[in-house]
Amino acid sequence: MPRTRAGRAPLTRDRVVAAASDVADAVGTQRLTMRLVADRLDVEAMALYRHVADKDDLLDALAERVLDRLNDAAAQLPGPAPGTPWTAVARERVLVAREVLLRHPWAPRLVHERGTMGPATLRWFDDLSAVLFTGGCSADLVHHAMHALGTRAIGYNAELLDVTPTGAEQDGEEMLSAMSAMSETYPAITRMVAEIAHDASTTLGWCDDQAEFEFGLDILLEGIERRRAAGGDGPPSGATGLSP
Amino acid sequence: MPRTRAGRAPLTRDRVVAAASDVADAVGTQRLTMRLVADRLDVEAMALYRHVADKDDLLDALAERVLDRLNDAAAQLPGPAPGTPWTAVARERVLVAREVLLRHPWAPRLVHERGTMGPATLRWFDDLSAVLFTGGCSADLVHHAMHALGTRAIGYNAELLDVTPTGAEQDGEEMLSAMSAMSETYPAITRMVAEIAHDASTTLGWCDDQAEFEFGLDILLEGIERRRAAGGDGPPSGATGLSP
DNA sequence: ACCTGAACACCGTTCAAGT
DNA sequence: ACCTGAACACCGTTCAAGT
Repeated sequence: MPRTRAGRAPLTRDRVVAAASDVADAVGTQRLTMRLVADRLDVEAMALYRHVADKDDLLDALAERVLDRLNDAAAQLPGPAPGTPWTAVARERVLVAREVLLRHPWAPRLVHERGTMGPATLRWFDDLSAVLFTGGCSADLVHHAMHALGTRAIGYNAELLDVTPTGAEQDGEEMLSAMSAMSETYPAITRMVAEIAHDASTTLGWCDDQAEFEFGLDILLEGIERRRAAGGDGPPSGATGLSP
Repeated sequence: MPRTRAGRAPLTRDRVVAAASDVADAVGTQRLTMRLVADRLDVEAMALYRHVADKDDLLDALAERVLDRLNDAAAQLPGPAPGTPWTAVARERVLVAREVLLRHPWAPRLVHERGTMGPATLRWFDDLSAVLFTGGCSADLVHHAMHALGTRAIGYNAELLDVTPTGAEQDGEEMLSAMSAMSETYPAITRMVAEIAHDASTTLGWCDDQAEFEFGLDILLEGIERRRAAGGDGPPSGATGLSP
């Protein structure tokens, strides 16, 4: 590992982002300062600008770094026993994501604020989409579910899947090769997009925010009413006093 | 209306908060600056500190102001036709709240960031709780529903109902009179708290975040699976291709 | 009583200069 | 090539001073 004359390891983008994560752990994302990040690296603030464009870029990178950790955690999950319903598999993935996010109290807010759609985020959504496809969900249903679960699981709120890879031109050739690269890396997302685009009659625009919101809301109301009718309460599956 | 020598209306906390709302509309909450708010009032920044403690206080007040607008909008809703199921009434309330919130693009994030539990927020939750009680939901179910719907409707994420009114002492007398005042102003919330406290056997701590999260998650998964089994998609109630 | 001017300790970011 | 010093245009906030 090369060293500068002063004996410090050389700065890299990764070390800068890691230092930012440490600073956020210590003082929160709100009070994170370029100067504080630099201090942790024994460097002047201006040195950071060689590795990140500006503070926004650094925070985006920090959000992606958190999503990387989610993917690491998901990868270490044991494969589900054969015959496990897809809902149980999806449930575990979301709960693991939440567990990792809560290790950094600042993480949910950061991911929510910056709706970045970087490789780590795409990976997470692709894996979860695959679970639903395997469970027999249609492309449309997977799409709606990603909105509803994505919001709940990782606080993700941006337009899902404005996924034209950065740098890809709009002219045909490049578009095609970009899409075929996408389909190898993110097969479930690609399938979802392709099937919905193919069957455009049921889609009222790509990611209609209002429709997605109502989808999630209606499911919640339906589930609450079902529990009321059953006379129960909720999580503790208690046998409480019936409703007045 | 009294005027200063310079002919301007005198500053009030309300005018300061209103100006902050205008500034936020123009440049967003992120770029809102004490100096910008002051400019809009033709005043120096330091004059604001006579009416708000600091910037944090101003942003809290701004969040409460938005919740006031939600309550105004809810108050103007026509009463539901007799026989309307509670789910439809609740649905409309949540959708109206969202509509108002979206009029100020910065509003959802602000309300989410500052989980204030001021009078306006309490009023909104009390009204929605009343709808569920009227629909026959148990206190426990109302509580869980407030968490699930509150998050979805207004991005509310703080501990619901750390509601000991500010300034109330812990000694018995004052506590009692504070609670009876609460019960007049917020009858549904008071009922919810009282019934849950009374029947403590089913409650595992007041506002167990993890349990509330799983409550909402399970309802979503259940609803998605139900739609898969029905072979449908979601919002457009379309008759698309069945799942693969 | 209410507002202002000047000042303080901080920001993010730039650019020429050092090594 | 990589980092630093000095500087710029901003912040939030204070406090004594004005009217």
